[in-house]
Amino acid sequence: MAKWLIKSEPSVYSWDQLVKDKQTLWEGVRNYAARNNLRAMKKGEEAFFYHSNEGVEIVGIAVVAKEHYQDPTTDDPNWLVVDFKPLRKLKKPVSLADIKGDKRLANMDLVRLGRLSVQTVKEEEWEIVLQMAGEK
DNA sequence: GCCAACGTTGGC
DNA sequence: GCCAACGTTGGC
Repeated sequence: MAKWLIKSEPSVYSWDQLVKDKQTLWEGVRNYAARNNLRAMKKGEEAFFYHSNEGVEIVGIAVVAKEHYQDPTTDDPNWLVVDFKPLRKLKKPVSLADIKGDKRLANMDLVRLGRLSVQTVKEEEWEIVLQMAGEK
């Protein structure tokens, strides 16, 4: 099962908001690489929820609740959305500085392709981040 | 608020 | 189809 990472600015859509909403559609992706990742997501797969700009850390884990469908905010068939629901908050958030400080994570998309808003996470990277969060 | 990185656009 | 210019993202 693939692992993912999704980013959001807390001032636009925060983890707490997702918890409050129970479920949300991940809209507004206007980048082909990010779009391709959204399209590859399967129901039940897990994604790190990352706060950009403020916090700059992974705060929780979200689950794909509904696979991709046409973005209702545009008629352009190029763009699609995925529904997410919150799974759980990490015991301890993992900051970008923490990730950059670990040599094993130097190749993570978060470090290499900082601007990409929807990323894939390798299985071993997922495990390392969970350990850093005090989850294992 | 600055600036680096990167994606997209558009002229040729 | 190349590449310079421009816009946007996001860390610091």
